[in-house]
Amino acid sequence: MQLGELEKQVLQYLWETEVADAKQVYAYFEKRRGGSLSTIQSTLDRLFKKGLLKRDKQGHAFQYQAAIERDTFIGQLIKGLTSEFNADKGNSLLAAFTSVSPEFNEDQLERLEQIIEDQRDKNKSDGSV
Amino acid sequence: MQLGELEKQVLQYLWETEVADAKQVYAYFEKRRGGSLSTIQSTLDRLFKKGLLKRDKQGHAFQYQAAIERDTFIGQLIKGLTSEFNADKGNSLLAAFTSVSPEFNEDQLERLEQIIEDQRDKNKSDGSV
DNA sequence: TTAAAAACCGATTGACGGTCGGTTTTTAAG
DNA sequence: CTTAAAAACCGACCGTCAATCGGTTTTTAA
Repeated sequence: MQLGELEKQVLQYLWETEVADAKQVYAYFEKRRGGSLSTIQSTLDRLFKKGLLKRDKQGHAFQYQAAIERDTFIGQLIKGLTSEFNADKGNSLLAAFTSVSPEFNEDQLERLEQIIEDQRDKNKSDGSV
Repeated sequence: MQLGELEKQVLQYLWETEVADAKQVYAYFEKRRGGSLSTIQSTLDRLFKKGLLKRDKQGHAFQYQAAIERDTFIGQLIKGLTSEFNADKGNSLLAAFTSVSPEFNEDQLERLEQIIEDQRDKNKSDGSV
Protein backbone atom coordinates (compact mmCIF):
# COMPACT_ATOMS: atom_id res chain seq x y z
CA MET A 1 0.00 0.00 0.00
CA GLN A 2 1.66 3.13 -1.27
CA LEU A 3 0.64 6.34 0.51
CA GLY A 4 1.59 9.93 -0.18
CA GLU A 5 2.51 12.39 2.52
CA LEU A 6 -0.87 14.08 2.71
CA GLU A 7 -2.66 10.77 2.66
CA LYS A 8 -0.66 9.61 5.65
CA GLN A 9 -1.43 12.77 7.56
CA VAL A 10 -5.12 12.64 6.78
CA LEU A 11 -5.26 9.00 7.80
CA GLN A 12 -3.61 9.86 11.08
CA TYR A 13 -5.97 12.71 11.66
CA LEU A 14 -8.88 10.33 11.28
CA TRP A 15 -7.34 7.79 13.61
CA GLU A 16 -7.35 10.50 16.23
CA THR A 17 -10.59 12.26 15.43
CA GLU A 18 -12.61 9.11 14.72
CA VAL A 19 -15.04 10.78 12.35
CA ALA A 20 -15.02 13.94 10.26
CA ASP A 21 -16.28 15.39 7.01
CA ALA A 22 -14.15 16.99 4.33
CA LYS A 23 -14.77 20.49 5.61
CA GLN A 24 -13.61 19.57 9.08
CA VAL A 25 -10.48 17.87 7.80
CA TYR A 26 -9.86 20.88 5.63
CA ALA A 27 -10.21 23.25 8.56
CA TYR A 28 -7.52 21.31 10.36
CA PHE A 29 -5.01 21.16 7.53
CA GLU A 30 -5.64 24.57 6.08
CA LYS A 31 -4.02 26.18 9.13
CA ARG A 32 -0.97 23.92 9.07
CA ARG A 33 -0.12 23.61 5.43
CA GLY A 34 -2.57 25.56 3.32
CA GLY A 35 -4.11 23.94 0.29
CA SER A 36 -7.67 23.93 -0.91
CA LEU A 37 -10.78 22.06 0.09
CA SER A 38 -10.69 20.24 -3.24
CA THR A 39 -7.30 18.80 -2.43
CA ILE A 40 -8.57 17.43 0.85
CA GLN A 41 -11.64 16.05 -0.83
CA SER A 42 -9.71 14.17 -3.45
CA THR A 43 -7.29 12.89 -0.85
CA LEU A 44 -10.18 11.57 1.20
CA ASP A 45 -11.63 10.06 -1.93
CA ARG A 46 -8.36 8.40 -2.82
CA LEU A 47 -8.07 6.93 0.68
CA PHE A 48 -11.65 5.75 0.42
CA LYS A 49 -10.98 4.04 -2.90
CA LYS A 50 -7.93 2.40 -1.38
CA GLY A 51 -10.20 0.94 1.26
CA LEU A 52 -8.55 2.77 4.12
CA LEU A 53 -11.56 4.95 4.90
CA LYS A 54 -15.25 4.28 5.26
CA ARG A 55 -17.80 6.97 4.54
CA ASP A 56 -21.50 7.48 4.56
CA LYS A 57 -23.59 10.46 3.76
CA GLN A 58 -25.19 11.95 6.85
CA GLY A 59 -27.41 14.72 5.58
CA HIS A 60 -25.32 17.00 3.38
CA ALA A 61 -21.82 15.63 3.40
CA PHE A 62 -19.86 12.38 3.66
CA GLN A 63 -18.73 11.44 7.10
CA TYR A 64 -15.38 9.75 6.86
CA GLN A 65 -13.71 7.42 9.31
CA ALA A 66 -10.80 5.02 9.26
CA ALA A 67 -11.74 1.58 7.97
CA ILE A 68 -8.90 -0.08 9.78
CA GLU A 69 -7.23 0.40 13.13
CA ARG A 70 -3.83 1.97 13.20
CA ASP A 71 -2.18 -1.00 14.84
CA THR A 72 -3.77 -3.46 12.47
CA PHE A 73 -2.72 -1.35 9.55
CA ILE A 74 0.87 -1.11 10.68
CA GLY A 75 0.81 -4.83 11.26
CA GLN A 76 -0.29 -5.33 7.67
CA LEU A 77 2.43 -3.05 6.39
CA ILE A 78 5.01 -4.99 8.33
CA LYS A 79 3.72 -8.24 6.93
CA GLY A 80 3.78 -6.76 3.45
CA LEU A 81 7.35 -5.70 3.97
CA THR A 82 8.51 -9.18 4.84
CA SER A 83 6.68 -10.80 1.93
CA GLU A 84 7.95 -8.15 -0.42
CA PHE A 85 11.49 -9.22 0.29
CA ASN A 86 10.76 -12.91 0.10
CA ALA A 87 11.88 -13.18 3.64
CA ASP A 88 10.64 -15.84 5.92
CA LYS A 89 8.03 -13.96 7.90
CA GLY A 90 8.86 -15.44 11.24
CA ASN A 91 12.62 -15.10 10.94
CA SER A 92 12.51 -11.67 9.39
CA LEU A 93 10.21 -10.33 11.99
CA LEU A 94 12.36 -11.92 14.61
CA ALA A 95 15.42 -10.23 13.20
CA ALA A 96 13.61 -6.96 12.86
CA PHE A 97 12.52 -7.33 16.42
CA THR A 98 16.10 -7.78 17.55
CA SER A 99 17.04 -4.51 15.92
CA VAL A 100 14.14 -2.70 17.49
CA SER A 101 14.20 -4.37 20.87
CA PRO A 102 16.08 -1.54 22.58
CA GLU A 103 12.93 0.52 22.11
CA PHE A 104 11.01 -1.68 24.50
CA ASN A 105 10.63 -0.95 28.13
CA GLU A 106 10.06 -3.47 30.87
CA ASP A 107 6.29 -3.19 30.70
CA GLN A 108 6.25 -3.81 26.99
CA LEU A 109 8.58 -6.75 27.34
CA GLU A 110 6.11 -8.28 29.75
CA ARG A 111 3.22 -7.75 27.41
CA LEU A 112 5.23 -9.33 24.66
CA GLU A 113 5.84 -12.36 26.82
CA GLN A 114 2.15 -12.60 27.38
CA ILE A 115 1.53 -12.56 23.64
CA ILE A 116 4.04 -15.35 23.22
CA GLU A 117 2.27 -17.41 25.86
CA ASP A 118 -1.09 -16.88 24.20
CA GLN A 119 0.28 -17.78 20.81
CA ARG A 120 1.94 -20.87 22.17
CA ASP A 121 -1.41 -22.02 23.55
CA LYS A 122 -3.05 -21.36 20.21
CA ASN A 123 -0.39 -23.31 18.38
CA LYS A 124 -0.98 -26.23 20.73
CA SER A 125 -4.74 -26.25 20.30
CA ASP A 126 -4.42 -25.94 16.54
CA GLY A 127 -2.24 -28.99 16.58
CA SER A 128 -4.82 -31.01 18.50
CA VAL A 129 -7.67 -30.39 16.04
CA MET B 1 13.28 4.29 1.93
CA GLN B 2 11.26 4.04 -1.24
CA LEU B 3 12.33 1.30 -3.65
CA GLY B 4 11.09 0.41 -7.11
CA GLU B 5 10.38 -3.12 -8.18
CA LEU B 6 13.64 -3.69 -10.02
CA GLU B 7 15.61 -2.12 -7.21
CA LYS B 8 14.09 -4.56 -4.74
CA GLN B 9 14.91 -7.50 -6.93
CA VAL B 10 18.48 -6.41 -7.52
CA LEU B 11 18.97 -5.84 -3.81
CA GLN B 12 17.69 -9.30 -3.10
CA TYR B 13 19.92 -10.79 -5.72
CA LEU B 14 22.90 -9.21 -4.01
CA TRP B 15 21.82 -10.43 -0.61
CA GLU B 16 22.00 -13.91 -2.02
CA THR B 17 25.01 -13.60 -4.29
CA GLU B 18 27.13 -11.51 -1.93
CA VAL B 19 29.13 -9.82 -4.65
CA ALA B 20 28.64 -9.20 -8.37
CA ASP B 21 29.39 -6.74 -11.12
CA ALA B 22 26.85 -5.16 -13.44
CA LYS B 23 27.40 -7.71 -16.16
CA GLN B 24 26.75 -10.58 -13.82
CA VAL B 25 23.60 -9.00 -12.44
CA TYR B 26 22.50 -8.32 -15.98
CA ALA B 27 23.10 -11.93 -17.00
CA TYR B 28 20.77 -13.00 -14.22
CA PHE B 29 17.94 -10.59 -14.95
CA GLU B 30 18.17 -10.64 -18.70
CA LYS B 31 16.86 -14.20 -18.76
CA ARG B 32 13.99 -13.51 -16.42
CA ARG B 33 12.69 -10.14 -17.51
CA GLY B 34 14.73 -8.84 -20.42
CA GLY B 35 15.97 -5.27 -20.32
CA SER B 36 19.35 -3.86 -21.17
CA LEU B 37 22.65 -3.70 -19.37
CA SER B 38 22.24 0.05 -19.06
CA THR B 39 19.08 -0.41 -17.06
CA ILE B 40 20.83 -2.71 -14.63
CA GLN B 41 23.75 -0.33 -14.38
CA SER B 42 21.62 2.65 -13.53
CA THR B 43 19.63 0.60 -11.05
CA LEU B 44 22.84 -0.45 -9.33
CA ASP B 45 23.96 3.14 -9.35
CA ARG B 46 20.70 4.33 -7.85
CA LEU B 47 20.96 1.74 -5.08
CA PHE B 48 24.55 2.77 -4.49
CA LYS B 49 23.56 6.42 -4.19
CA LYS B 50 20.83 5.42 -1.77
CA GLY B 51 23.53 3.85 0.38
CA LEU B 52 22.15 0.35 0.03
CA LEU B 53 25.08 -0.97 -1.95
CA LYS B 54 28.83 -0.69 -1.61
CA ARG B 55 31.10 -0.90 -4.61
CA ASP B 56 34.74 -0.78 -5.46
CA LYS B 57 36.52 -1.08 -8.72
CA GLN B 58 38.42 -4.35 -8.98
CA GLY B 59 40.30 -4.12 -12.27
CA HIS B 60 37.81 -3.31 -14.99
CA ALA B 61 34.41 -3.05 -13.36
CA PHE B 62 32.70 -2.14 -10.10
CA GLN B 63 32.08 -4.98 -7.75
CA TYR B 64 28.83 -4.38 -5.94
CA GLN B 65 27.63 -5.79 -2.68
CA ALA B 66 24.88 -5.03 -0.21
CA ALA B 67 25.86 -2.37 2.30
CA ILE B 68 23.37 -3.60 4.85
CA GLU B 69 22.10 -6.99 5.91
CA ARG B 70 18.65 -7.98 4.87
CA ASP B 71 17.41 -8.39 8.42
CA THR B 72 18.87 -5.11 9.55
CA PHE B 73 17.32 -3.40 6.57
CA ILE B 74 13.87 -4.81 7.21
CA GLY B 75 14.28 -3.80 10.82
CA GLN B 76 14.98 -0.25 9.72
CA LEU B 77 11.97 -0.24 7.45
CA ILE B 78 9.79 -1.40 10.29
CA LYS B 79 11.14 1.29 12.54
CA GLY B 80 10.58 3.85 9.81
CA LEU B 81 7.02 2.69 9.47
CA THR B 82 6.24 3.22 13.11
CA SER B 83 7.86 6.66 13.21
CA GLU B 84 6.13 7.65 10.02
CA PHE B 85 2.78 7.15 11.66
CA ASN B 86 3.78 8.83 14.89
CA ALA B 87 3.05 5.63 16.63
CA ASP B 88 4.73 4.72 19.85
CA LYS B 89 7.41 2.35 18.60
CA GLY B 90 7.07 -0.17 21.36
CA ASN B 91 3.32 -0.30 21.35
CA SER B 92 2.99 -0.32 17.59
CA LEU B 93 5.47 -3.08 17.17
CA LEU B 94 3.73 -4.93 19.91
CA ALA B 95 0.44 -4.58 18.13
CA ALA B 96 2.01 -5.57 14.87
CA PHE B 97 3.35 -8.64 16.59
CA THR B 98 -0.05 -9.56 17.79
CA SER B 99 -1.35 -9.46 14.26
CA VAL B 100 1.55 -11.43 12.90
CA SER B 101 2.00 -13.83 15.79
CA PRO B 102 0.12 -16.67 14.09
CA GLU B 103 3.04 -16.82 11.65
CA PHE B 104 5.39 -17.95 14.41
CA ASN B 105 6.16 -21.55 15.12
CA GLU B 106 7.22 -22.95 18.44
CA ASP B 107 10.90 -22.65 17.66
CA GLN B 108 10.59 -19.01 16.74
CA LEU B 109 8.54 -18.29 19.83
CA GLU B 110 11.37 -19.69 21.89
CA ARG B 111 13.93 -17.55 20.15
CA LEU B 112 11.73 -14.56 20.73
CA GLU B 113 11.61 -15.33 24.42
CA GLN B 114 15.36 -15.48 24.43
CA ILE B 115 15.56 -12.06 22.84
CA ILE B 116 13.24 -10.73 25.49
CA GLU B 117 15.45 -12.13 28.21
CA ASP B 118 18.54 -10.57 26.67
CA GLN B 119 16.85 -7.25 26.30
CA ARG B 120 15.61 -7.33 29.84
CA ASP B 121 19.17 -7.83 31.04
CA LYS B 122 20.34 -4.96 28.91
CA ASN B 123 17.63 -2.69 30.23
CA LYS B 124 18.73 -3.54 33.77
CA SER B 125 22.40 -2.85 33.15
CA ASP B 126 21.58 0.40 31.39
CA GLY B 127 19.67 1.45 34.44
CA SER B 128 22.62 0.75 36.71
CA VAL B 129 25.09 2.91 34.77
C1' DT C 1 -38.03 26.45 -7.22
C1' DT C 2 -33.65 27.70 -6.37
C1' DA C 3 -29.37 28.95 -4.09
C1' DA C 4 -25.79 26.99 -1.63
C1' DA C 5 -23.08 23.21 -0.44
C1' DA C 6 -20.78 19.19 -1.61
C1' DA C 7 -19.38 15.72 -4.78
C1' DC C 8 -17.31 14.81 -8.92
C1' DC C 9 -14.38 15.35 -13.06
C1' DG C 10 -10.56 16.56 -15.75
C1' DA C 11 -6.32 18.82 -16.44
C1' DT C 12 -1.78 19.97 -14.79
C1' DT C 13 2.42 19.56 -12.15
C1' DG C 14 6.23 17.34 -9.82
C1' DA C 15 8.65 13.12 -8.21
C1' DC C 16 10.58 9.11 -9.23
C1' DG C 17 11.65 4.48 -11.18
C1' DG C 18 12.58 2.24 -15.46
C1' DT C 19 14.57 2.33 -19.88
C1' DC C 20 18.18 2.84 -23.17
C1' DG C 21 21.23 5.10 -26.72
C1' DG C 22 25.14 7.55 -27.15
C1' DT C 23 29.43 9.76 -25.23
C1' DT C 24 33.29 9.77 -22.23
C1' DT C 25 36.47 7.49 -19.47
C1' DT C 26 39.18 3.65 -18.17
C1' DT C 27 41.71 -0.39 -18.98
C1' DA C 28 44.78 -3.46 -20.97
C1' DA C 29 46.76 -5.43 -25.07
C1' DG C 30 49.85 -4.84 -28.83
C1' DC D 1 52.30 5.14 -27.06
C1' DT D 2 48.35 3.85 -29.56
C1' DT D 3 44.10 1.99 -29.75
C1' DA D 4 40.16 -1.00 -29.38
C1' DA D 5 37.10 -2.81 -26.18
C1' DA D 6 34.74 -2.55 -21.98
C1' DA D 7 32.53 -0.07 -18.55
C1' DA D 8 30.92 4.08 -16.50
C1' DC D 9 28.39 8.01 -17.11
C1' DC D 10 25.00 11.32 -18.98
C1' DG D 11 20.83 12.90 -20.72
C1' DA D 12 16.45 12.14 -22.53
C1' DC D 13 12.01 10.10 -22.50
C1' DC D 14 8.07 7.38 -20.70
C1' DG D 15 4.71 5.74 -17.27
C1' DT D 16 2.80 5.99 -12.83
C1' DC D 17 1.00 8.25 -9.08
C1' DA D 18 0.18 11.80 -5.42
C1' DA D 19 -0.95 16.57 -5.06
C1' DT D 20 -3.38 20.36 -6.62
C1' DC D 21 -7.35 23.00 -7.94
C1' DG D 22 -10.91 25.16 -11.02
C1' DG D 23 -15.02 24.33 -12.91
C1' DT D 24 -19.29 21.45 -13.59
C1' DT D 25 -22.81 18.48 -11.92
C1' DT D 26 -25.48 16.72 -8.33
C1' DT D 27 -27.68 16.96 -3.98
C1' DT D 28 -29.83 19.14 -0.22
C1' DA D 29 -32.69 22.01 2.27
C1' DA D 30 -34.80 26.43 2.74
